[in-house]
Amino acid sequence: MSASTLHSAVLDALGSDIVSGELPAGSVLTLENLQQRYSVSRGVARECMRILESLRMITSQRRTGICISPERQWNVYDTRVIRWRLDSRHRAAQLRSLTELRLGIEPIAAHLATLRASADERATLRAAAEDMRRYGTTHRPMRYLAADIEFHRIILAASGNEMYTALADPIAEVLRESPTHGRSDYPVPETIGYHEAVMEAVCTGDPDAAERAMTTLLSDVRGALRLI
Amino acid sequence: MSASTLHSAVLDALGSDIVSGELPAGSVLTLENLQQRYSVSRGVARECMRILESLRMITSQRRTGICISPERQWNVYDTRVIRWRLDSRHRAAQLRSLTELRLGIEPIAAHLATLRASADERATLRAAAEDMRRYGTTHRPMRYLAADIEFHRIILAASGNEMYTALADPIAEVLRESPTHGRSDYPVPETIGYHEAVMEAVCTGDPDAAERAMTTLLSDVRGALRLI
DNA sequence: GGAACCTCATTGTTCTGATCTTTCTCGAAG
DNA sequence: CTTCGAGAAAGATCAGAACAATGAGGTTCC
Repeated sequence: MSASTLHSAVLDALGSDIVSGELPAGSVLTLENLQQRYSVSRGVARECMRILESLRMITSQRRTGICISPERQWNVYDTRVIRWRLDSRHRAAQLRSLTELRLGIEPIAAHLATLRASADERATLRAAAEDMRRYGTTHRPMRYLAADIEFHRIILAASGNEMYTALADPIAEVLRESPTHGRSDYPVPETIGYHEAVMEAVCTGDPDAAERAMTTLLSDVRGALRLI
Repeated sequence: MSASTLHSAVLDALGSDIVSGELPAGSVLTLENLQQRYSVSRGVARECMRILESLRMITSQRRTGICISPERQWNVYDTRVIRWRLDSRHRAAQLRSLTELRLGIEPIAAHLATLRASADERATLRAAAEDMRRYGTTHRPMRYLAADIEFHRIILAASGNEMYTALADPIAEVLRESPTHGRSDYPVPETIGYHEAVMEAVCTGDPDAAERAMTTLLSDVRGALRLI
């Protein structure tokens, strides 16, 4: 992990330990504890503690010390928490959570994007769809994936809702994951057409069609829900 | 505002100033600046700075100082950011964003809840729906609202997806807001039936029906999308 | 004249040691 | 057994110092 500063390295180590379960909920530490564990000064230990507290992963109390909070309280939308979970044995669970989030988010994002996308965003969306067809039919999976990620990022950004837009990075992570699960026929041929349908609806200005097309696009993901 | 500790008071003041636009994106501060502005020591100023950095509301660089980041980079899922926005002139925008989020989230949450709710959660959901009818028909709006909030909280919790569950608090905030917009016939009579339909589908175990019922329940909210 | 290089002031980063405040524990008094 | 007070533990805050990166501005060399 990157560590331009000392505190970010300690934070990363500590966060990973908590997420991995090495420091389970209910564990109690002290600042002095952290200082020795990572050989840092009180100030650095305190800054890490404060950040984890701000992520609601720990609570700090006088006389008691630093207590690891149960997972249910964590700020699971923070990029670091997501990153730590993706880098731990909870990777599959985190990807599942994000996938379920996509199911709800992306159709409405497409709807909103249809209402609010700028001309520039519509053009970029069309370009991304064209790239998907180009690289999908010529079997260049990495470029196809990049176009796919770009496509979904634009939809989310064009939704005009900052809470939708903020999900672009973790959703990109999910997309990056899917090809590795080894479908032999990646990309699935119909997928390209579905993306084009979404793009056409957004460009035409038919929000309900865009929403329906996005739902269709996600239907295979949806089909897996029951199996979990 | 609450301020059990000094740093939380400073953090709150600073966060509010940034969200309100009093410190616009691009503004540059220094640590010494913060120390004097709030009459606190270096350590406290640093802890606040670190937390705001962790919310991606500021960046800290040597020689440059502390720079306010553009809104698009903020961690808009953090409860403090949401709180600051709700307490600022962006209140309406924040409520709109959350409402749009509900449109996507809640139908799938209902779907998932149908698949995953515990017997206890189903019973509590039924109780909440019954409370809604009881207090809705006897015109006790505060109790009706409490039951409504409880209803949606259970659906989100029962989804078994921590990212859905984490949205319970802000969504409760949206629900608390709606009656104040002064519908004379609050609660809307049909609403109770829609909630019951969701509850029945969840208890019966029909995920698609639950999803459809929740979508219907949100249809009036959806209708307002075009108007924005 | 311009581009590469050097110097230095500025500002965050880290460390240290001390003091204050809260809060739990334990023992003594009633 | 209950109540209350003294003490200890741990975080909270402050102050001062040394360190390190980095950008601005001047200098030197084509």
